[in-house]
Amino acid sequence: MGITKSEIFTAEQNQLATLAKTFGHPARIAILQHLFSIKDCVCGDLVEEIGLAQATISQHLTTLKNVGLIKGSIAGTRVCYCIDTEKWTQMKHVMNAFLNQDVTSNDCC
Amino acid sequence: MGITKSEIFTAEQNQLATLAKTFGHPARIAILQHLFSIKDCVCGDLVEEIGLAQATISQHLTTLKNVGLIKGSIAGTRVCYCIDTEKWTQMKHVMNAFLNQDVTSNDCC
DNA sequence: CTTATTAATCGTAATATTGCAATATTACAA
DNA sequence: TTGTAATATTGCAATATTACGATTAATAAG
Repeated sequence: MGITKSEIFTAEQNQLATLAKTFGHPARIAILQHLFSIKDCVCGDLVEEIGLAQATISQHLTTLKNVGLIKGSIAGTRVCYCIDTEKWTQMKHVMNAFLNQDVTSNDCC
Repeated sequence: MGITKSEIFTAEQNQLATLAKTFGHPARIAILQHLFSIKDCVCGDLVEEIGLAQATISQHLTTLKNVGLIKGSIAGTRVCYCIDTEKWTQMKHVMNAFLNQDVTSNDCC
């Protein structure tokens, strides 16, 4: 039905899924990589940088802002965005705890 | 339009997004966690374990199999699934390279 | 004040995802 | 062979996501 049955899963499982879903689009990956690479704010040149329409970029920025991974500040006509380093570190711990699980097994399959 | 413009992004960006998208549903997180916790194959009890219909679980298993994170083997009427440890390790490196980037910045926002 | 610039929001179209019932398939057992 | 059990596939309905043009809101520039 397109609707996820979040209520049958744990808070941890839903949190992991939500975070992962945020990274589940190449445009959002590209935006984050750009923010990392310039080690500074991005004020407005994301549209040409990524190559999607302004409205689409704005939508992806909102998605990233909603999970808290980036924050923005108004600077005149422009809006500047950067990584929320504190939130990023928190997120990293949650993801790493899941990804770096001990993978040793009986290798039965 | 619901269709991602993959062609304007790098292979790395698309790979990261595809991997992340796989983790972007709590049912798939739950399946993987279960496989980790028993450190063995799961042969058939996932439907009651997770709480979704058989058809739905099968669909999520197919998704996980398609990215290669799990592998299955037929055992009579049953199908046994387990983590593909080699693929998991590969995936982990790709994700970690992205997640563990140096987050220091000018903190301008 | 008027105009230009920038970004958010709205509306809409197209595609994707989720979930399940029904059905098909496969393997085993009697 | 026939019946049963387990899983996959199909078909469909409902919701979500992606993308973009048009509009709006806010500020800056003249």
